[in-house]
Amino acid sequence: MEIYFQLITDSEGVARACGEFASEDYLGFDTETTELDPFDGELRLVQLSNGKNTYVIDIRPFSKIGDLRAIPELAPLRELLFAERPIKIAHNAKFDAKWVRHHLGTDVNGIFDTLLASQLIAAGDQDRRHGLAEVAAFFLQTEVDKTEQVSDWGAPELSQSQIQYAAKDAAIMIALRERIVERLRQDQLIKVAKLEFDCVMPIAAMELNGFYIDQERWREQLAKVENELSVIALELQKELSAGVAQASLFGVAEINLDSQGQVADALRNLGVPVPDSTRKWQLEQLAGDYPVVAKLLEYRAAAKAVSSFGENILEFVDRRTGRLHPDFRQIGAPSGRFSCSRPNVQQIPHETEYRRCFRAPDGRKLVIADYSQIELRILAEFSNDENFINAFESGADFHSMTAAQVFGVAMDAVTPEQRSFAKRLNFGVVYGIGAARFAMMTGLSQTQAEDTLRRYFSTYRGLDAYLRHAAQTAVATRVARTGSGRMYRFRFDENDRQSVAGAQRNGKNFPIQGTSADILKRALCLLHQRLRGTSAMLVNIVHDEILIECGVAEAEGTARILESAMLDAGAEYLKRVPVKVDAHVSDEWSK
DNA sequence: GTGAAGGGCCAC
DNA sequence: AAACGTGGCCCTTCAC
Repeated sequence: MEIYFQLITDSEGVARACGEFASEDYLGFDTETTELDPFDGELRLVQLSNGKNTYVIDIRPFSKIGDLRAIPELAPLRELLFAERPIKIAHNAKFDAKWVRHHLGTDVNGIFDTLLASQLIAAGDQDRRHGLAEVAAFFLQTEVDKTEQVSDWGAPELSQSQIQYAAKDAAIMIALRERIVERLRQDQLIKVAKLEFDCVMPIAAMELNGFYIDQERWREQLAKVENELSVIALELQKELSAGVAQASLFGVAEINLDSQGQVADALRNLGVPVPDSTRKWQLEQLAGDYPVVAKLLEYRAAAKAVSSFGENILEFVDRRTGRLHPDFRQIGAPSGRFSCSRPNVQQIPHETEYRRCFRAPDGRKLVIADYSQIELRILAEFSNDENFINAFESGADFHSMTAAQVFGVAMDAVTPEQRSFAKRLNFGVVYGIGAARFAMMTGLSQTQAEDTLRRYFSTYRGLDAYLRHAAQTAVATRVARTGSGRMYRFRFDENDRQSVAGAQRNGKNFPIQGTSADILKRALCLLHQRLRGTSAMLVNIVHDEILIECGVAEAEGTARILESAMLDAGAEYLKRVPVKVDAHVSDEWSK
């Protein structure tokens, strides 16, 4: 493809390019940077293209004038990027948005992200890759040469080849979007695509904001657990070694306590009937009869805490900001849930000792809000089950309410055990639980479990019908959808009972989990709009929970904005069932 | 030495 | 695969 491009190095060029492009509907947009982390490197190039002309703006000359975020010479560029129109088409726009926000001091609005779109179209196909080269090959049957991607973008003079590569990546976006939009339309993914695109900037901002961790508190907690661990390890080592036959003159062979093989052998030598695996739930059954097993569980918990929630988390604290800046993958799961890594701040243990380490810096506050029972409310809405909906409308304790309905007793006569059954049933039903598993987790016999499940589903006939229908539809159409239209394509072998059963469970779970993700994403978008111009900043999201950090004076107001954004988002997807959000202001993540 | 696979376990 | 869904991270084991 022949492309026409111009390198721009001065303010007249910026004004001319941005002036010319301001009236376009769509622009290809890309950046080249000297590093991957915006806190490390330099934003070298910003490329804009209408498909015919491409402007490659060298940012370096402007950094000599003054602060890139303030100099008037770049105002036209900032305005173009900030405007909702033209739409900026980028591949993995989060990357470019972070660099622009950090270095040019403006949000990028009006985003079309070809990576997210490609993921939506792939609809859960894990084999598909979504790099620009793969996406261009898939939608345009065009080869994109990415060799210059890792070239030296810090060189004083960029080569003609580098500039051409930079221009091409932006230019290709126009055609790519056209083809992708066709597919999004065919697959009825326009609404969910818009939802995803509107989340890019909030997430980019959140990653730049970072999440504050009190390193001192964390180390104190770590020291405590490390102490515990060394004591338990010693005791456990001694107890396990007692059963080892091959004691030698030099003492007993050390057992690697982290090796499930060695531990299982040692336990068997002690006469413990260890089943095929040494997983927690299996060991828990044995812990009552065998103190050594209880000790092993203690060891496992402490070892996990030290290895997964120890010093390694602190290694991710940025030396310049003093905060964690995790990577959030916007479509981390096919259901639309986020995933998070380096570090994963979505899996911090719920215990106060850990959560309290994530606090507001001095002079600030955390505003924390989460959806109450959002997945069950979605299930109630989708199934249109009168009893289930009534339970929510009554506003009473939901699990007690279902216990009362399922066991046919008055609300105030529900025993703690009945409530516990109802609670586990309510959670399990979202995942498509079966009687065997329910029996296992409650200690009921298979028949009792079957009986309880039957009673549950005859109380909630609508729920039963909906879940059956969802499972059937998944198998018959091989497609499931969420409230926003997000799609999952099932790939199963109809002759393989296991894989059919898997599709049935996913058919039940995907729309629920996915709609929950839809609602959270909608809330993020509303929130970003409503918090603009305040000191409040998004710092973490955990599936049904949003954390914001802000100034003390703004905390109460922020809490109200957060709560209403989440409620409004929920109400867009749930028409019959009330949405409930619990919001509070706190110094720490823990209440 | 390095990487993949699998067990195990944290979150929602 | 505990016949309950979605992730990421740590560890050992095993193959190259």
